[in-house]
Amino acid sequence: MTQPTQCSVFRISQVLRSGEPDTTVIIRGWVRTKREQKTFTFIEVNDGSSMAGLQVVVSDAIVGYAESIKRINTGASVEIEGKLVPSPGKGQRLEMQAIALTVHGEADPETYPLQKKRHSFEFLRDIGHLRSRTNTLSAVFRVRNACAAAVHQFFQERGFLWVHTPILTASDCEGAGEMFSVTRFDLNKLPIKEGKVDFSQDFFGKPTYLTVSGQLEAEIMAMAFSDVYTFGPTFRAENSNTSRHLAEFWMVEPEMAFCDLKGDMDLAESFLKYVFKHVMETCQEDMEFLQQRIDDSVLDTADNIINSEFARVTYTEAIALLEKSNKAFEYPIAWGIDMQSEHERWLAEEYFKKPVIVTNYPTEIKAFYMRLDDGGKTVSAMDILAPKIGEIIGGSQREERLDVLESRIRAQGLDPEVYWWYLDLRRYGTVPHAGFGLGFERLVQFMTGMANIRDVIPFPRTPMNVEF
RNA sequence: UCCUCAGUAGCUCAGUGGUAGAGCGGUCGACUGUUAAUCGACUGGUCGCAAGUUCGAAUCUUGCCUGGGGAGCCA
Repeated sequence: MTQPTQCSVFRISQVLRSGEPDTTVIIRGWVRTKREQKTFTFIEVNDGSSMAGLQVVVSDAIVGYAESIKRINTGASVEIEGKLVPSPGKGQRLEMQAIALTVHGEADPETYPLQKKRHSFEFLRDIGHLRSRTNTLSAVFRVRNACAAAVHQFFQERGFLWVHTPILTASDCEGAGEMFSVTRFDLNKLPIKEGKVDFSQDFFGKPTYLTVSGQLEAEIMAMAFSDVYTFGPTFRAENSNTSRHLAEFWMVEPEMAFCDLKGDMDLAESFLKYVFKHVMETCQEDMEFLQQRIDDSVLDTADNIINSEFARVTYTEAIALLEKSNKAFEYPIAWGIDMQSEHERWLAEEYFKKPVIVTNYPTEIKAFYMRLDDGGKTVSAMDILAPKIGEIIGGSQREERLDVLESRIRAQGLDPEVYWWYLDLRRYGTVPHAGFGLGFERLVQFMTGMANIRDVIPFPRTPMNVEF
């Protein structure tokens, strides 16, 4: 505690960690439980700074006791000045003896939806404005915060430049998915010209969308700053109804000039190790709670990521392993297929039992910008497959040769004109370069063991859901 | 978008053609350095919506809506 002799405001995590008996402090937060006794009342106050709350003992000797206690119920907001004392009860080192108590806002127990017991995540999604006050969601969001901090720390330590790629875009980046349109048109009065919507009258003069990836712009910046990364929201208008998809999600996309596929894989692996390590160091209490209440493999998973080397196989080797597995897959195995969830899960969960990096995929099933391998049958792509959640990272060495890139754009039925600036990067000072994309929510999901991706982002956007 | 399961009290669920139930919550009381406190009483319903079958529907049929799980698409 920095100011033990002065009465001042502290976060509850500070009080619990380093509070000293006989000091007087002020805490502020929301009441989790109230237990009335004959001549005093226990209340547990949580301010979001930690899993544990502070137990406050309110004696009936304090001014306005009866009225205050009546107004204090689960969910009420309070500010309490009190003296820290060693706790005679079990479960906490310190507790607070209240001296003065202010109730900022009541929470009518007849209508407040959060009870002291466990709720289903489905129900909590219906009260998205209140669910962050629960143990599990607050633990998840603290872990999410730690992950975000670790992302920046990892790249900043390595001299990467954080680039803010645009959210509004006119390019559709390899057709990575259905895009949300952005317009200033009144949709009930669309200007029509020759039977089609006349986008020349719209804000940007052409069809515009929410970005699905910052990769192409990241490549632009990598051609000036060598190592860059993006970390921001991306959007997919896919009608995906799964526990692993969101319409709005955050992506981390590093892009490195003078880098090949091996460098890309090495960076991705050390990146994941770094983030897991950081979370284990800074959110120990939250991770232990998640281990206990959500998924009892969370700590093993983290240990596994941090301490073991990821498996690495080529696509061709992976297909051979699947063929030899003698497992009855729903989708048949053959060289050239786009691996299905069941195949990826078998590799990561049953065969390797840890993350596995699969490289050099068939050219036909990958995007045009991935670098063609010698022979042309495969490209220098890599996916990292994690147990339970599948693909967590997808990356590649980019095609830096102008002629090859142009022919690949044409081969996929795309118009090179549209990519004029992307091609210019190969005309002027092209270099081998590589990068990857990571779905941030999937990382948090993997880390926390949460079954549904909607519960690792504060305000999930999914088909038919934009409340809150 | 497809397959599948579900929707009944504030929450979690039981009820499968004949008077709408339990636990938890909430309220009141008792008891108690408690910590998902405990004990007792009380409280609580448009059975997702609409139509149909039937003497009678929470229950059977059809359509729609919403949610879960799986698949596809992908990160």
